[in-house]
Amino acid sequence: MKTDTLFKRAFNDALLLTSRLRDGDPIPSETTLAAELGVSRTTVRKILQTLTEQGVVAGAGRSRFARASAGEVQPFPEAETVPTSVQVEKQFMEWMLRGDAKAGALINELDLARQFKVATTVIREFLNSFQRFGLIERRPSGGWVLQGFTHSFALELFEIREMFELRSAREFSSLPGTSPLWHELRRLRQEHIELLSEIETRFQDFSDLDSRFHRLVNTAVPNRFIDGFFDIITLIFHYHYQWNKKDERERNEVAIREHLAYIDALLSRSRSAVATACRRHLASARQTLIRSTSDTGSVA
Amino acid sequence: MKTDTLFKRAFNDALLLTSRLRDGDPIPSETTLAAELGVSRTTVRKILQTLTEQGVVAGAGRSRFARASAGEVQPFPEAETVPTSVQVEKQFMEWMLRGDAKAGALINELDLARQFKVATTVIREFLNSFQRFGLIERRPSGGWVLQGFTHSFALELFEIREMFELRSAREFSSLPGTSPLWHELRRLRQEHIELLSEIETRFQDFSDLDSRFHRLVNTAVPNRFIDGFFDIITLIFHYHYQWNKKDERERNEVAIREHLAYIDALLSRSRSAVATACRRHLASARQTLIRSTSDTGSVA
DNA sequence: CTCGTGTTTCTTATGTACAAAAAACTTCTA
DNA sequence: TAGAAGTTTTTTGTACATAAGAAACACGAG
Repeated sequence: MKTDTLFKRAFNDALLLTSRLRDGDPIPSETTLAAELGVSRTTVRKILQTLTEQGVVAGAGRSRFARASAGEVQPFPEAETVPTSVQVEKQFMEWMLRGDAKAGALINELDLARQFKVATTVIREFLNSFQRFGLIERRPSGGWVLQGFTHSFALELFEIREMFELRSAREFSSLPGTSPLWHELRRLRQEHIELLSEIETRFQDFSDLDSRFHRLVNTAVPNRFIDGFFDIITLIFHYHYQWNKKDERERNEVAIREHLAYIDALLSRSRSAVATACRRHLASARQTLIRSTSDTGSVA
Repeated sequence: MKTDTLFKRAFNDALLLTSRLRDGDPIPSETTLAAELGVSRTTVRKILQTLTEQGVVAGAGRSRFARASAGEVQPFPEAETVPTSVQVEKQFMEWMLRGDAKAGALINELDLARQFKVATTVIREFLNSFQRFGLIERRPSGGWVLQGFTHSFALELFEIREMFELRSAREFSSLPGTSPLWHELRRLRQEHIELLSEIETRFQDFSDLDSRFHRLVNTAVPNRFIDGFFDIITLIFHYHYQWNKKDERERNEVAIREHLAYIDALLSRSRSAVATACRRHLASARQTLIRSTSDTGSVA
């Protein structure tokens, strides 16, 4: 049976919306709600029905209104609002990075399915779409081999990353002055400065900023293959940030300063300055990543 | 139910093997056969059993021997020996390139399943693994959008291809003189010359040679992401060669000459010469490909 | 006529079943 | 006792069923 994580997430979102209404306020139309919650009307109607059963919403058809008098309505637990695909990915990355599996090991679908408490179909679909990240490989005879988050994986990743990023940075610095991306860049620069000034407390916000910055650089002249590769970078860094907490504040502070130098180089539109700043930043990012790989596939 | 295309292909291969034996010759051991046919012993036993039923093989257990006296045994039809995944890929590429579907169109799994005469599971699995080629894209809400073999697809493809190939060519020309790859390269050079001399009749053999040559260049310093990208190139060219027969002989002749110049540049180990020859070849390959794209997704 | 809800139809996601093929284990024989 | 065949156990590929969610259609009120 298809999971209803979508409904549950949307329901929780809807609860937040209604909590802002006062008693007797009219409920927006189904179409409006659908747009606001980012789901279809079918799901909205299910939410409305549930909300009515719980007494948060009264009325029917075209005349529905909020009922603030109703007691506390429990939202669905956070865990039940996460799409299966995301849960599986998370569990898989954890399984791999925690060192439960060594590079070269065979992946057993049924095993994983049991371990992750999902049907084999889900694992199979996951492995298929996860293949593109280069961490696993299909065997000709069927089945999968774990490649793992190894030293060579990180090296190969960064070789491509440098190629792509240098290309995009070059394109970016050649953008006409009228391009709206310059404004975006200045705004990001400002965000970097702000983050730097509050680095002691907000250093964990860097992960997101990092991703947005590099994504912006790649927007100059889009290329679907570069975009696709970027997804790999994003995935790796996402989990890397979660698991490697060592010297996190220091690392992020260094990276922010490198970003600023890189941004200034872009703004100066000097090709050589851009290349230098870009290379410097990537070299240090690579160092960081490589330190947390190992050839047994586990986080050192 | 799982298909038995593997069995059928192996059975046909086994028929060929036994046809070379004379009456009364002993049949190799199951393990040997398994290795020769590239399948498991389980499949070999099934083949042996069938072969015995048909009278081509007599005896049992450790004493089996060929029976040339048996009448003609019909091999399974070619079509039944092709793995489902390959069939689906072929049909899908045809569907897309023939222009049955326009770029931006939604892909309907059930529809395709009916059209290709397979279960929806197969289509779903195919789409999932096919995503990496960049010709289709998953919608956030589920379902797939056809991106199609468009002009911009070809341009983006070649932008990356040039980056990768230049990088690999550079690495190749820096290989130590002792590397066995130089010998491989010289052998390929010879093959090119031979093909050129018989171009009138053998021009269709170029497709394979092309792929082998570029793959060799990329072998210098392997990178899994470049290898993965190469699969895309291979897929595109495979189908391109099949469908675009216009000026095929001329195009291939030009390409062979370009390859030879490129190979000679590599052998000369001059960086600038390599870059020039490589760029020239890629530029003409791009031209060829772009001419057969169109923004409606069909072959012009 | 337009926007909104009620209703129906289509499509996709996920669980389950079962045969093909691989792999592991056991037994036999030269 | 090593290698070969026999047997059993695992694992994967494919089909099919069903519920969630999206989309299309229908109808009514203002």
